[in-house]
Amino acid sequence: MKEEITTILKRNSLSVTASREKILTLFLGQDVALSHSDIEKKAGEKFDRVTVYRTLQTFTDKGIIHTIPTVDNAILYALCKDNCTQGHHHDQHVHFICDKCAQTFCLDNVVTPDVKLPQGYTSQQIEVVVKGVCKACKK
Amino acid sequence: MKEEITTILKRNSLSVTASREKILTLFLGQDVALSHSDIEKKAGEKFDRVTVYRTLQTFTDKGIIHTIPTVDNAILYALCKDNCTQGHHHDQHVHFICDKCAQTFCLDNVVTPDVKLPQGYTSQQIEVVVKGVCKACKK
DNA sequence: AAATAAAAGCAACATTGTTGCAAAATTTAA
DNA sequence: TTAAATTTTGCAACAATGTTGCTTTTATTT
Repeated sequence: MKEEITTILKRNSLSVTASREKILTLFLGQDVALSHSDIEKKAGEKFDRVTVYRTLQTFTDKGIIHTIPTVDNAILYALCKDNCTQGHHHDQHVHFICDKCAQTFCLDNVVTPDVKLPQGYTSQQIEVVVKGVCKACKK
Repeated sequence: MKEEITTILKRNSLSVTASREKILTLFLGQDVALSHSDIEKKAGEKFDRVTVYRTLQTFTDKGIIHTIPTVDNAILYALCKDNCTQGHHHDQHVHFICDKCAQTFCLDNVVTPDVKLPQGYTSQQIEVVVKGVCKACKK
């Protein structure tokens, strides 16, 4: 994993630092979207709050992670599995929030549906967030 | 309009107060979604910040307005045009964010599309936010 | 190994959101 | 219509979240 992380950072012309390694590890270790405070709790004891903010910003700018909007005003972050490039995300997948476990997942295999807009509107990007019960909680 | 506002408040068993009237007026006066800070700027000189928070919360609880998630961590609020009831929103429309004028609209006539989820996932609610260029800005 | 460049940490601050409580306004009931 | 009851407001204090400038530390380049 250590190598994978180095590769990702190098590919994006980022220097390899302890905080970046740690935060990337968190994302690679599971498939749930994380909030800033999640990350701060899991990595923040070793790193300054500001560093976490700046790292997440950098990763987002580079297209390593993407943000997911939520109704409760907490941005979530998740790995970009598609090959996003700097300044140009093209994640076209649906996000899923489980009402039971409160976790958010990227459904990488579910492509965002097309939406027919009224005359005069042009669509650039479509964000779909589905709420419900996830696979693990349904059982 | 004053009567309309009173009707809305009474129907939801809310007392008719100056701040509620003012904030409802803002929503009824146009069709763009508003952020907390928009509202604070437009109504906040007369009312305390806390009152604005509490009023928006009350309106949301009662189903008078609904929230729209955004990627930049600012909840937007917009009137429920469907007949939402307390504790049970059923807005099924698409939201549209214009990249040029940065305004957010409810496309009341565009129903959220169905999304086919993987085995094991149950859908409860689908939120669709489309980004692009709006009617007014396209010209 | 030294010079250069980049990132981290710190402090201070700005914004945003929350809570308890007393004062004021609204509604209810006499 | 007025008094009592209820609800809402405003204030203060606080907590959480996010931002900026600058110095020190760390990583990269030569």
